[in-house]
Amino acid sequence: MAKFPLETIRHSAAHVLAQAVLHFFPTAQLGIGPAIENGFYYDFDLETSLTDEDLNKIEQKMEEIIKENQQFTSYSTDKETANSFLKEKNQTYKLDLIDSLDGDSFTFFENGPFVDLCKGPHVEQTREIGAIKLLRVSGAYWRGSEKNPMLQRIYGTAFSNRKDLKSYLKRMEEAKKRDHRLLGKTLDLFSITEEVGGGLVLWHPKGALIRHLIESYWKTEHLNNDYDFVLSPHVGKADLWEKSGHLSFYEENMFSAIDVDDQKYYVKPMNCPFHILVYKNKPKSYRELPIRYAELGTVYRYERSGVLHGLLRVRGFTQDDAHIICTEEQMKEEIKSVTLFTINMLKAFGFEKIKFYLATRPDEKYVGEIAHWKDSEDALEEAIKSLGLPYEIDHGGGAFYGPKIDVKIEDAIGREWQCSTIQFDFNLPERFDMTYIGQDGEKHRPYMIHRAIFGSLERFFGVLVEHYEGNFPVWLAPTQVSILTVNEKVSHYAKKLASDLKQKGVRVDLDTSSEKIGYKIRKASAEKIPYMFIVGDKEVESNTISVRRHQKGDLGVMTVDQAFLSVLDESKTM
RNA sequence: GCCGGCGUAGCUCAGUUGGCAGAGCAACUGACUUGUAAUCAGUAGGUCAUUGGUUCGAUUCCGAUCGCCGGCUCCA
Repeated sequence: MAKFPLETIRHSAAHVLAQAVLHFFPTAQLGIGPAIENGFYYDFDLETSLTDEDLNKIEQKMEEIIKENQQFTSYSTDKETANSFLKEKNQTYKLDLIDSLDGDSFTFFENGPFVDLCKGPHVEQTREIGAIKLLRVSGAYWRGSEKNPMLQRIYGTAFSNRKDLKSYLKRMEEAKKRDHRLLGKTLDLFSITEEVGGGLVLWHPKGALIRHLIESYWKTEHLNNDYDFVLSPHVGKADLWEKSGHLSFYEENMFSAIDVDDQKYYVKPMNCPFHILVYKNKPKSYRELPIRYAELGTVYRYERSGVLHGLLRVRGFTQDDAHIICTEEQMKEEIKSVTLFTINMLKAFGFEKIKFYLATRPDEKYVGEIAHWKDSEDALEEAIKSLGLPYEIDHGGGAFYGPKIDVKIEDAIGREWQCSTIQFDFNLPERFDMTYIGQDGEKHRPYMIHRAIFGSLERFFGVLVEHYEGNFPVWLAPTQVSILTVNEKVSHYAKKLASDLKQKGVRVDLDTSSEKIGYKIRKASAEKIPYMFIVGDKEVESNTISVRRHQKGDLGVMTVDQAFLSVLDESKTM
């Protein structure tokens, strides 16, 4: 049992880092140095760029400081003393920091020759920091704003002992192997090439097949849950985007206009305006509500080049979009059922741990009436509560146009991803003057809920690849069974098996090449094919199959029926 | 977009005082007829990201551009 929480250890390590940096670069200006989720960082303003060698040197110096077992002590001063002390040290960023802090008492922590403005807490002696490792250096704006100068941020991690550090670094290595960009290449699922453009995905046959399976499942489930499909074009006139407000609030994220017959058209960054126009095409009665329009709508958004990241952040992607338009009375039930639907859908893909975050009305910029906000926030909260789901409230975290529930899923190695989102929209119904005729014969404004379960198919697919480490469950595997022959004499038997399996709807691959069985197994394993059916003379004679399951190994000899049943059983959704 | 790093064959990577460009895997051809994670031999494959400059000579040194990677900012 460690004496101090990791956070304290890491925060102390950040101080030691700053101390080591000042040792080599005495004129360095210090930014901030907090503990973060998996370690710590410290920002520095330096004249030269740090190299890997610098990092090594700094790390060694840190080790020395830790060994020296310096004592951490603290003292407080008033603002004036703090200011003059920092001025003397020429720490302009720290001065800026003090400037923005209230109160007149400032704590400094001191260890060895190093003093830093800091509210603590810290370990008592540097040796209690345990094991540290510097990971990388990168740029970071002072106070996170592009308008400020860019500092150099050194990231590191610290643990109370060497063993924990080692196992953390090992886990990082393991996580790297799951990287969907790497697996996308080795499993031949997709590519992104500069010849097309950054953030634009080419889906290869295997990836496209998996996506097809995801989409068909999605479509079936939506029909079962009383959604109506709509389809909308990829571009629309400027006036439409003017009316929706996208051109005033979202233009920097949109691709530039296209000129057609002297009219400006824009590629869609969202599907909502189209769905609203479907709704508005005819007057609606309260009897028709709720209306649920769903579309796998491909949108394009301009993203700054530096933020693109594999499938997780792209410029062209397909949202599994839906808009639920309902009356006030229907709102609660709709939220509840869409939440339940979302959970069931995510579970089908192996995501069992799901967290909900309710984001409420921002304090300042928002549209719509407070009463409506309150009602919808209540509806959201009640839905999560009534389903007995754990959730957190993000006060003021909603969009300007409505409150929302963000759903985060935890993958196989405990990382959280946000895909699903359920949001109210008070803005667009107003802008488009959406109405329905109520029982009283009067026009009423409906509630609109915008939701996506996968978020984007690209991102969801990327998360899925990492979650499964490319070992897709049988129902999603592009090839479900690979039939491997021991020698060429048994090709006929193997072919018969292949065509029988195909008949039953199994995606099967046949390897009758003149390679050794070991080579074929290695190849099928590398492709992460769930089932290997190995057949040789023995199997032909006894009308059996030697079954090998990916990641499990040899399952032994089975009758053909048994083997088929095993595959078919696992091929079912979920 | 900003800071830093990196761009050599389809893939993974060698290639330092600047002197004709290399390996393994994959592909193709042939031989081997194989029993649970790599049989052997051969063939083909590169404007060393692009583009300027320095030099007798540049994959190597310098600059610019493009792209990728790690972050910042932003986000489905």
